[in-house]
Amino acid sequence: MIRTVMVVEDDDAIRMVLRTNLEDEGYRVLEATTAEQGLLIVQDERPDVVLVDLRLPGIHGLDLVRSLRATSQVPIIIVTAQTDSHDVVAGLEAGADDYVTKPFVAKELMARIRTQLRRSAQPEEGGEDLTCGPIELHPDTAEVMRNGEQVPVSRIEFFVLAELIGAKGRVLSRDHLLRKVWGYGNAGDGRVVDNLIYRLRNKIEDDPANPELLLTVRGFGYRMKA
Amino acid sequence: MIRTVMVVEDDDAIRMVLRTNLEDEGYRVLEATTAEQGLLIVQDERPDVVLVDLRLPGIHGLDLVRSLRATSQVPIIIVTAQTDSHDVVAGLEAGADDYVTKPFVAKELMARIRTQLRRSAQPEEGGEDLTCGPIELHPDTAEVMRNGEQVPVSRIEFFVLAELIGAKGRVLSRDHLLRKVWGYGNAGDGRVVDNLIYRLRNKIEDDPANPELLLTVRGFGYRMKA
DNA sequence: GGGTTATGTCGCAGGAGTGTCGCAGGTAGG
DNA sequence: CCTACCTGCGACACTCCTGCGACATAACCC
Repeated sequence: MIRTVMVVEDDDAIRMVLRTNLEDEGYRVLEATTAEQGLLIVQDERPDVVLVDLRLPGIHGLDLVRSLRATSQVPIIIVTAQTDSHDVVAGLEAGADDYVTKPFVAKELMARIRTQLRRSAQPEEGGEDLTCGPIELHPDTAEVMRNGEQVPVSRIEFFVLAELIGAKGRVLSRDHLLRKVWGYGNAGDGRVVDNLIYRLRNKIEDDPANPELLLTVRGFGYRMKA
Repeated sequence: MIRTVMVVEDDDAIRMVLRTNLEDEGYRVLEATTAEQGLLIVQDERPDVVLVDLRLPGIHGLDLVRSLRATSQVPIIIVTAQTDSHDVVAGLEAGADDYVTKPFVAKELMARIRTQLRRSAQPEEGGEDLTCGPIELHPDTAEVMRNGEQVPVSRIEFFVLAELIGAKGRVLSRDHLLRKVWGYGNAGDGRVVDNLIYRLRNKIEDDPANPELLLTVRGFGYRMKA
């Protein structure tokens, strides 16, 4: 079943990134740049999830949340700049179900959307098996195990690893990872990925200089051992 | 995967802007200034999307749309001045998939292109069998196998091989390979291709001096054994 | 056979792609 | 306020790729 996600966000760049990521995940995407427009479209289209930016021109996102909640059970996720964090509490009280702060990790947002969808509907095909050789990922606890022992990894490291393992051995380009995990269009600097891979290897490989799990495919990107 | 966008537009300035934007997005770009030229190139190169200006010298863009649609499923996006807006309806009826009006916002156009690509991306040519005798290509992992053993090939070598095997035994000219793989217009010298073929043969042939898989067709180019 | 063109062969030098590591600003948590 | 960690960035080293040129060889034409 195709799920629909509504994005209410006035920043073109961010909306674009969200759209791309959401469509990559197989969602239908609706967009609005103002609260008024958003409200209309929600009533008209009945999306399965709504993402709301708090900083909107005109009516504040907070009021949009209230209006939505007054008429609908649709799950609402607030997307907000850190500086608005004091509004988040108000947002949740107004009826939002979750929130993420900008700059957000795209993968994480996708996960939260899935969570909301799961809660509001019948069981999706859920937690796939994120395992690769001695490495084991637990999405619920954000923990990485290696031969049964816990390996401390950071947030971004976790999502990169999840993306790679989820790809089941396929090569993922730096650009792909940037968009999927960091949420960049393609901006900035590709070496960020290399660096992160280097750090990941130091944590999960026996001999990081001769990786056996997290492999380089020169000219293409990285992939996990099949 | 590198996608190819064809631009049929006679205005040099606009074409330049489009090319720059498209290349920034990672697309390979083909250009034509007339409908006739466009039709030929489309048939030869099989781009993934075609942008068509309605106001073309000679044959009208509308006719180009019809001709294209008659022979191909390629997504067509009409790029048109506002004053042509009455033609847009005709364009869509003629088989175009979308349109943007000049002056357009480059970002929007890019988004529309992505949408079209996504929609046409279903047949997933990655699934197609890239095999030729003992040689086997795995697009997922960017690996080449020979009799089940992995052969290390570079990025360009991989794409050339993929192009040749995809051609299923048909001859491909040096020029064709240059444009398809290297992305050159037609520039410079074909010996680059010869060199690459030589190197490929050393990797995949039993006796590189007497090739049995990657054959020379003197005066035309190269082809794989059927 | 001789001349001419097309292709094969191979080494080289510059450059692109990647690994490695330290630094500094930022963030979270105490 | 302090500390530890995360994270992006830049610098350097190193490997491998790749375009090029030069010559050798093979195919073609007369």
